[in-house]
Amino acid sequence: MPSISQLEYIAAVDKLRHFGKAAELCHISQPTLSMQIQKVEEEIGFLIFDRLKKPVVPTEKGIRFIEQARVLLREHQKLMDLSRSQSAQTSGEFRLGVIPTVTPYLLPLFIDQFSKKYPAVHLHVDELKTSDILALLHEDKLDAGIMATPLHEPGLTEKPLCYEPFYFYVAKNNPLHSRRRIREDDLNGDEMWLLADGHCFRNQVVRFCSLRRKDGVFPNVQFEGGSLETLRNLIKKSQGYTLMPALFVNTLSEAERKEHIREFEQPVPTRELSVVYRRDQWKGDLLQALFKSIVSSLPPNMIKHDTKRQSVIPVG
Amino acid sequence: MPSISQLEYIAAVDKLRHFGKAAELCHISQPTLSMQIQKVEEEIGFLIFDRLKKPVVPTEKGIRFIEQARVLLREHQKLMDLSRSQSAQTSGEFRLGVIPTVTPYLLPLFIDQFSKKYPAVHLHVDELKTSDILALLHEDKLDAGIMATPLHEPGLTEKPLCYEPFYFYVAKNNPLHSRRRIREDDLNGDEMWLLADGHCFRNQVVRFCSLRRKDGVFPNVQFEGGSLETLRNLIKKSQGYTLMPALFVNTLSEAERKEHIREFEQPVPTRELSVVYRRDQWKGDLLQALFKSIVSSLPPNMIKHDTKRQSVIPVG
DNA sequence: GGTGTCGATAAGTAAAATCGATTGTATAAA
DNA sequence: TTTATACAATCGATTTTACTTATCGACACC
Repeated sequence: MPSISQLEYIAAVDKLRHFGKAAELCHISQPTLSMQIQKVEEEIGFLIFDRLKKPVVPTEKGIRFIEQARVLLREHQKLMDLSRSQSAQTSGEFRLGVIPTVTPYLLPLFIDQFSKKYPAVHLHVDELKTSDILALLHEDKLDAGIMATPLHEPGLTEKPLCYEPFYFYVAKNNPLHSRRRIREDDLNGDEMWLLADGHCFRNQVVRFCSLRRKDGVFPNVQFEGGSLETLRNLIKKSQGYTLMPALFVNTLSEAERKEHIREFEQPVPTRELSVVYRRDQWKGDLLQALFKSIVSSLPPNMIKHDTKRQSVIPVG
Repeated sequence: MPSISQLEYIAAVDKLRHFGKAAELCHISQPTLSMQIQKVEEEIGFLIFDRLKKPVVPTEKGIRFIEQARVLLREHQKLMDLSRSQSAQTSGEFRLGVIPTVTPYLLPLFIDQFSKKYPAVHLHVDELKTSDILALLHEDKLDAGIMATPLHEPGLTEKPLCYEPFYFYVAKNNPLHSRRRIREDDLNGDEMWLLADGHCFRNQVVRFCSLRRKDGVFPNVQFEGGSLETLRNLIKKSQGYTLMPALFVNTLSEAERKEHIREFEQPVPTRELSVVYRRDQWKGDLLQALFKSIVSSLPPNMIKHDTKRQSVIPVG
């Protein structure tokens, strides 16, 4: 049975009377278009186009076939229009809390397509620390939060969004700058920049390093930045290094990545990001729609967790 | 964009209000149906079914979606009905010559579906030797022939249908019976049964063996059968061996294959079968329709020619 | 607190569409 | 004739997608 796209290919050839140009119109290659049309012709048992004529013309039977194909394509278009207008009807207010090390890098990835797909939804995003999000969720002042997990918070459900590996961001004058890959025990707390207390990302970095050093205490730290941007600029202009999450690294230019970013050896330290919400708060389609929007906008390699190559750093 | 089959799955669930039963109706597994519907729901941005209700019911938006989906499916059905009636209109007389070692094994494979798909075509098949087919083609008393190729006959075009490997058919009491695979130089002309002169299959067998023996002459032969069936029964009841083409072997029971059939070592001797016709005789859709019917009814492994594993024996 | 029903998820496989490169073929020009 | 050229068909390889079996998890009913 001919598929929608095959019929579109046929309609395109009928319109342009040229296989190559029709292929271009359909954003496929000419061989693909040829083969798909041949397959239809095989199934239906007669030729739709007479290729000997220049330019190609539909056959007698082909004309009738194309006519009905056009009807079908119109109905298909109507179905898609209907779907778009229905999805636009999804409405309501949605209050979302996001932790500061995620907001600037995740939000731009999906707000655009989300606001187009669900124009009637009013999405209110707050940049908050994990502890604040949890409190507000319990008070029902937020519908959902995006944060590092697992938290095992009673009454709340976590739905994993993605697994975000950590990268190493290092100053040019640092000895580790010349290394291709970094190992956990290369790290020295005296040279490490950290976010201020209260950021879960700080805790994860500390935990990651102290675990390796076995003494459980993170030594003397020179400064504590308020955002990843601050750390980045500090290191660019002076010295030292820090850990950066993948979504941040994705926003850097190719040049800056070459200059400052190094990968960790396997297993790569990684954090789990989840949507967290009250169990009774699965607000109709809204949360689902949001969740799917976000997942589909993420870099594909971050969605699955590869236990062999990544080690998830606990939170808190 | 939702595909036709996805819409069928959705219509089925709407009809039966049950994913498992709907899957059965669509001849697919339940997980496949679930996943395909989820994919559509993701694309269109809202849920079509409320799975929490027992039994499942379409959502408010789902009802409208399904309504339009049904329209689309009806139009699709009309398109397929149209196609069937149009292909049934393909009409006319077609005279086809087929060589005797092919007719009994090829004809049953495609006449059934062909006569159903093209009820208005009158197909006249003649079993003839290669030389007769060629003569009649030139006289325009045949529209096409099926025979072993290549022939390089001036004025005629060959369109390869398939590549048919040869098998070894051997009596139980023969020493070669115990061998798993046969090599070309295992063959001994004194024990070989052959078709009577004039059959191109005989020529190919002779050529295959004499090529190996380098003297260019095929020695003393005891008997010459008129058909592959004759050779088969002679060998079953007495002794010796012969070569048999794959389409013949396909008709044998599993038991008889175990008992009498052996494969050749690579490269396996093979003949090319083609449809041959006068260049000016590409009679509208008819020859094409016939050609495609035959190809699609052949065992899939015979259609492609694998130069590494097969060696095509020349004709004549 | 089992137990059964039913849909979702996981992981692996098979089939299909697709692409870039090449080959054939019909027509026009030399 | 031969050569050029335009265009579709074919080839070989790759990626996507649909599909399968096996398993899980939520909910309802004893």
